[in-house]
Formats: sequence, structure tokens, C-alpha cells
Amino acid sequence: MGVYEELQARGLIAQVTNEEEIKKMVNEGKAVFYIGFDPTADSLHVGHFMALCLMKRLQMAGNKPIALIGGGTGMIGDPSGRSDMRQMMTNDTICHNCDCFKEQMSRFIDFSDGKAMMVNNAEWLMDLNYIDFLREVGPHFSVNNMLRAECYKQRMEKGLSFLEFNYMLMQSYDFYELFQRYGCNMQFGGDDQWSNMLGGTELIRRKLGKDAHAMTITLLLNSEGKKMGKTQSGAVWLDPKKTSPFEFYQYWRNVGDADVLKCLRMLTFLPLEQIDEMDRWEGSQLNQAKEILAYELTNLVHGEEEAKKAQESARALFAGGNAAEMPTAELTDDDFTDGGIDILSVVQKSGLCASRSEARRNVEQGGVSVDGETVKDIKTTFTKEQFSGEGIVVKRGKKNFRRVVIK
RNA sequence: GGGCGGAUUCCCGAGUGGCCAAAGGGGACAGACUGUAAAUCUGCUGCAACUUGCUUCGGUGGUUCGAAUCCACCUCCGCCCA
Repeated sequence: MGVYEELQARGLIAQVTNEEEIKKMVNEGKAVFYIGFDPTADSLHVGHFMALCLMKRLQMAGNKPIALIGGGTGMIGDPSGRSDMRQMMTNDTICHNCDCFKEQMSRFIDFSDGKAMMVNNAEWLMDLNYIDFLREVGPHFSVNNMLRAECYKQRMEKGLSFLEFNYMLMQSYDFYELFQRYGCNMQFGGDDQWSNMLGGTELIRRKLGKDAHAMTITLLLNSEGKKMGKTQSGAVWLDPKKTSPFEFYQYWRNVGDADVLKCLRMLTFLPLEQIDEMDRWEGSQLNQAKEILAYELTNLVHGEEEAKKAQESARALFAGGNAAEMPTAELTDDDFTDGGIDILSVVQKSGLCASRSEARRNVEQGGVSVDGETVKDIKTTFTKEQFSGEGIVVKRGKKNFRRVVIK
């Protein structure tokens, strides 16, 4: 089975420009492909992770990946899949984010010995001359067609600025540049990028009369059709400072039954036979599959040691006991009045609740417990001594734990 | 540039002078049931205090005893015309 077939079997391929040619090229390790990453934040997230995995898979099959950092395109902002305009970022922010991306990527992809490259499109986009660019690229794009493109369609209702409208040209120009500079003959990207990517192949064909290919990765959606990798507090980040390995593990441990197998196929490197085996599991047995998923992914992103720690903590915590590896919050002397502190303050200051009002609600509804004992009275207080040593374990709801100690 | 319409609490969306911290829905959160799942049911959803206070309805000023609601100016957005 070639890589292409494997990708297909894992459900990763959404659309391709020319299946036969791409299959051949990829299976024979002849593709020089790129995936673009716009520096919209200071860490990569799960969506990027899928792309990185794909890069790795293709790299292992002998193809050469180019990671393109969007230092230039980030200045514009991709309107695809958005209902409103992105906030414009300052130059400094973009540069900082680019650096963060670089560092995270080098942990997944082998950039040694020319096996992969990393380039920044700021290199050629920032110095473009407006008139020259318009004359060189502009004639090859039909506004009529652009307006029909899926990525702009949804924005036609809410409004689309000229700035964002140009994004497609920038991305197309990237492909064109990479094609010429490095012989890059294929582009990968999320399925929402399809029209932008076609812009690139089209530009190359028109300007150079050469063929280039594009292939999109299936977006990771849950059974409700929402993008995965998002929590109400934001994305699930790969940076352990933004999403701790434990939280990361828990995110995957908690995916819905309907989504486990899909995630295993698309995100892990486990052999397909093993995944097919799990596909036969039913009911509560799926919990094991979720554990495997969570472990595998945490392992890939944070390493074996962190994965083990997260798994052990999760097991211990949900089996009712305490675990060494648990988010810890520290209280200081200032938090105590007359040597005591009330439950609402504990819950709030430990970061389990945003406000005292919220803490009050949770306590009143029986959602807060301390060392396994439910606390129903909002007037319950604790002494400083109780936080010394191991401290106490405060729980809000079923899945939010925190060890609270005194500093 | 001209005409019209709009900006409400996380989102959608009511509210057009006091009875509004603001209907309804979604989402989130908590509880029950479970398998750390889904579905369902219940509660809850500005901040703080234990029934009272404080800060909110794009921004700034103004009218009024009193404004999310009225007036002026400004900012942003949509539609139509150029």
C-alpha cells in the first residue's frame, strides 16, 4: 500500500486536482510540496498538527516538504471560513508568532540534510511593488470567478474588505514563487483552502504553462459538524504553556463515541489494522479506545514522559483517588483573613471559577467538593494549616481539579 | 459622495422614557442518569453582597427627577445610487 492509499484509508484526503498524477508522484516520493501556516497566534494548534502529521507521513515516503510560514500573508488575513474580518496584527506580533511556529515545527519535522525546508513568504511578499504585482498577477484572475469561490461566498453577505479579497492572490503567488524557486509541485492545505489553492495552480499554468497540483486535507469535524480542537476557552494548543499536557490528554480522552475512530485514523500513526480492530468495539469498551487516542496524541505532541504522567493522573483522578500530577494553585498569606479563607475564595483564587458569583453558584448546586467531600455551604472556611504539605484537592464539576497549597 | 437601515449582555435576537441586569432561543456551566461518551430531565448564566448595592445595551456629550430607549456629533457595518 502506498502513502496515498494510506492517506485515503485514513480519511485524510478531501479533494485533489488530479488523482492519478498525484498518487503516482506521492507514492514514488517525487513530490515537493508545501503547506502554509499563517502566524495568527503564538502557538500551533490541533488543526496545524494534522497538517504536520501529513507532512511527516509524506516525508517518510520520500517526499520533500516545505513548511511555509505566512509572515507576509499574515499581514493580510485569510477570510476563508470566517464570518468576520480578522483583527489586524502588528508587525511585531507576526514576527514573534513566526518564531514560535518555527520552533514548534522543528520538533515534528526533520529539517536536517535538506529533507525539508522552512521558508517565510515575507521574503517575497513584503517587497512587492503594487503596480508591478498587479500587472504581473492581476490579469490572470477573474473577479467574477473569485466572487463565486466558496471561500468568499459566505462573506458576500456580511461584507468583505478589499484587503482580504486579495488574500487569494497572495497565496497563489506563494505557490508560483515556490514552484519557481524550489520546484515545489504540490500544495496541501485544509479543505477550506481549496479555492485559494486552485488559484495557485491556475496562476502557474497561465504564467508558466506548467502543471502543479493541489490536495486538501479533510477538516477534522466532530459528529455535530463542528471543528474539533476547540474548547470554549479557545483552541487546544500544542504549546504546553498554553494547554498543559494533562488538559491536552483530557481533551482527547473526552471526545464523543462517534468521533474516536475517526480521530485515531486521522491523527495517530497507529497501524490501520490495529485501528480497524478497535472499530469493532462497542459501548463502554470505547473508553479504552479514547484512552489510547489520548495517550498516542499526547505522546506525539509532548513526548512519552508527559503522556505517561497525564495518563496516570487521569486514571488516579477519575478512579476517585488523588494524583501527583495535577494542576496546582498556590495561595499566599494575603489570601487569608484571620488565618482563614472561605470556600468561595478558594475556588476562585485557585482558578477554578472566574468570579465569586460563579463559585457561589457551583457550590450551591453541589458542584464543588474538597478532598472528596461535597461542600454545600458557601460559608465553609478553611484554616491555613489545611493547605500546608500536600494541601487540599478542590474539585469543581466532574472534571476540573486543582490541588491547592500554600506558598 | 448621496439616500436608507443597523450596532443590545458569549452568540442569535426582543426591548423604543420608569415595572430592565434587560424576553426568548442557542451555547457554556452545575446536578441527576451514565462509560471521564451521547441523548434526556432539572438548575443556572454581569459583578459583589445573602434579598441590597454597583457596572453594562458601539463612542462622546446633552435633554430629563429618571435613558438601552429622546437629541447632537463621532466610529464601524449592511443595502441602494454614483
